[in-house]
Amino acid sequence: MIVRTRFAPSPTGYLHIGGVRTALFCWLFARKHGGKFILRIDDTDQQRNVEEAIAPILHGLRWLGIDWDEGPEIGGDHAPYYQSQRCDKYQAAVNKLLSCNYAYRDYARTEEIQAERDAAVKEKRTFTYSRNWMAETDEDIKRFESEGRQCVIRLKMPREGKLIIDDLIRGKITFNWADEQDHVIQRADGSFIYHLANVVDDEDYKISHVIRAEEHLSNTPRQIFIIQSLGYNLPAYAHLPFVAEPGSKTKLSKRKLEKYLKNKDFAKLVEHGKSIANRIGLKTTDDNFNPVIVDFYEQVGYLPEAIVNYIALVGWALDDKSEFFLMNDLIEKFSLEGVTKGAASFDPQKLFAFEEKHFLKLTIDKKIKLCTQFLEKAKIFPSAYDGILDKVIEAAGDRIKVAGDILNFSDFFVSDGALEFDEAIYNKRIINQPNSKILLKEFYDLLTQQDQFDKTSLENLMQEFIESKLIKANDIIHALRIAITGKGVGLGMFETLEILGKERVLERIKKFFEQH
RNA sequence: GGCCCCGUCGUCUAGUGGUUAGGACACGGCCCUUUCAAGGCCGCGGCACGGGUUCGAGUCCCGUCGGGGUCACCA
Repeated sequence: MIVRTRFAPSPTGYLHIGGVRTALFCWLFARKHGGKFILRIDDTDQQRNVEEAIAPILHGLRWLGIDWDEGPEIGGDHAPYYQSQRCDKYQAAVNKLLSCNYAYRDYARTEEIQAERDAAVKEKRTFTYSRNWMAETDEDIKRFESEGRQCVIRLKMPREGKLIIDDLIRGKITFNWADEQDHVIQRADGSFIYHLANVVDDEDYKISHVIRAEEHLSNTPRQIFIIQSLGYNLPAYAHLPFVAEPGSKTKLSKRKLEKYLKNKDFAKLVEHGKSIANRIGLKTTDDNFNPVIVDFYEQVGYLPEAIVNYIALVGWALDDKSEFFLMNDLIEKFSLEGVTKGAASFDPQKLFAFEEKHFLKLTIDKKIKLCTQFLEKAKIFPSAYDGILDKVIEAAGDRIKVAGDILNFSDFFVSDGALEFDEAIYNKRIINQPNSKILLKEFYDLLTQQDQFDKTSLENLMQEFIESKLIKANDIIHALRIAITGKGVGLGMFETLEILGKERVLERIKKFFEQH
């Protein structure tokens, strides 16, 4: 069998983290089995600009390295890949269903159906439509229409027997046909409902494995009914557990940002992102800046491979020890057997840990490239300070976990009189340490005479200084750090001095004394 | 409420009848230390509950409880 999987987002304007997880699993399964991965746009009820709304979705998938063999922008043998352009096929399917008596015209008014539904709820039983307004003959149609009624097309579902779905992840699942409803497949305005379109497309595209989130499990029976009625091939099903909220089992949702912000770890992720966003002049609204949306990560400089690695592990595991995976490892190792059944909650801390690991593995050239992009977005141009960016990155080591973190070290790339000083730390280390300025001045004098400006020589110089003054390194280093970086935290002191170089260090200390 | 799914440390998970229940993230402590990171070492912490089956159950069966999904002329 040729494996063909598909991911079918609706044009919402953003790529949900749970959505990519589904896309990734579909993609991995196809790649692993040498099959095809198809992207289809579920825009049966198009009320907005579809192209505009799918752009972020396509972009996000590409950013993560999830490419499609057929679909929007690239076409394919089964084009078009937009449901809105396939109505003739859906109409043909509906006609066939109607002619075989697997579907019927229904003239019930919304209130009439609702009344029956309410009654069922009240009696605590499964709702079953009376079919009182089902039109089976031309006379029925004439009669209902003379009453000013409009019709929808409903499935004529079986009312007895069982359906057993063999799910690749969950095993056998039994449904009673009697619990199913006569679902609408074509609306009064002639447009088609997802379930019908979905089944027709899957058949047309020759989808072999329907891999989708668990929320679709309960509407699988009606889809199978359509498949069987139309004589289509039954695809294999695999219902994935969904990605849940941090610390909960409820489905993760874009709209609950405010709630998630109460989670300390989630809030931290957002805060960290915002600090980067602010420095690159990115406006952060809840709509565009939300860790539930994949775009968030690209904006602040996360690595796509880290995101992929993390989400692959939300609901899938290879064994009891492997956790670090690159895309190619995943293709090789992925299997539906490794997919777990229970909902897996989104863990911001673990995601961040993967980012850290992946960033650390990057070559210096790659880091330079990524960090440069963020400096430039912040209107900082490292090229003005020739050759120090690589030294800063090297010295920063694990301190840079996300490309945007380079902005924590932007003080290396501003002119020597333009440092911003952290007031709190200034008060703590300078104002409250009266001796610090005197010591700093003395050390400054020593530096002016220091020719060897490498970190080892400087460390020796410092050592001699503190021994001669009978002080501790603490007594001078903090003041020195503030004078030359404006901050209380940063790289190793002597590395900082070496990278800045004698001229800039002296200039900065001089300016510091002038300004303070 | 009906139907369906799920239930191992806080979180992600390994586990397919015999394990001192393993790992990762997080957390706590110690070491290192000029700040912040990182690193090293140690530690905390779990089979939802109750019945069976079995010599033996996290693992199989039943029930209970808990969580979730779904019940649209949304996808």
